[in-house]
Amino acid sequence: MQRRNTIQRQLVLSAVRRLACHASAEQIYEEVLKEHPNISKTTVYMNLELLAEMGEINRVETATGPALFDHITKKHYHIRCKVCSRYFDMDMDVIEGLEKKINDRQGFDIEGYDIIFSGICPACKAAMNKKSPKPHKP
Amino acid sequence: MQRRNTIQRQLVLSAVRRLACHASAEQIYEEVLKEHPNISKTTVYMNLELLAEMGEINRVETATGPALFDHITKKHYHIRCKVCSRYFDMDMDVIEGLEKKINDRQGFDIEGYDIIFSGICPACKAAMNKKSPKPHKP
DNA sequence: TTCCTTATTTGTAATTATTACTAATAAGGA
DNA sequence: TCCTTATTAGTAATAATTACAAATAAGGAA
Repeated sequence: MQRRNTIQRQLVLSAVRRLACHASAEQIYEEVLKEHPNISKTTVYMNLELLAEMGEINRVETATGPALFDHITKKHYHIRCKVCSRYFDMDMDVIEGLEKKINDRQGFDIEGYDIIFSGICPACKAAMNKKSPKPHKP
Repeated sequence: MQRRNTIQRQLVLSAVRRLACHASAEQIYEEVLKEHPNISKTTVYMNLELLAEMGEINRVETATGPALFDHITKKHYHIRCKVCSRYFDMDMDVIEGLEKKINDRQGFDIEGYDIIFSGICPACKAAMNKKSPKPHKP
């Protein structure tokens, strides 16, 4: 299936790069709207999907809340704050040779993996220490 | 907050154990219905949440589709099939000392992590090799 | 350049999964 | 037995995404 270079796809890609964070489809949609006021939300979803598949952007696997998209395509891990539910990049080297630890004898074709840490972010920790738990909300 | 031992909570727990698989709240609800025909879906959701928090069951972090619940509470990893979207247990030893690899200087309190592999399951692979892609659907 | 195929877009409706809310119920201690 | 309040049931609302169909437009062919 040939791929066409549409203005919408370009705008979605540059919005993800401009936001330079873990952005949801909704946020990216809002961002693109500024330049292209009648883009459809469906188009944004569709292009995020395609761009991730093409390797132009990175989809962050989120267990709760909306899927997040990331301009950094270099492999890295994430941590989710249990209090505010935000996702952060993890400061950690990529584990080399993880696939060698797999004993699988069932015959899976393994293509990749993600590691998601969970914990409490510095901001929420500080808020909790003040004994007035006011976690930072997204 | 004191915890009460309700029949509904017992039934949800035993349903998760009986199903002995990665079951969704919906599936667990259906299972409990057989014994307790007027349990509310809200109750099932609420108890799955509580039981996971209590460590009686395990919540599998899923990026797509419904949350899944697992009777196995021993730490283990999962793999998601990109074709049929099902989750499987990964045959692999738990990585020791993963937290030592973390360089974090921002001050996260890290409580745990999950690894989710992605790939193609044996059933889908076989279906694709027959040149008639009929992936097993959940 | 014009035409043609079909990938893509739009906009709306539907769906899926979960949570919010409230009144009724019942667990378990006093 | 009574009382407090955790829990339940049932319904409505929400959030995130997908399905669908008709209109549009990218880019290769003529």
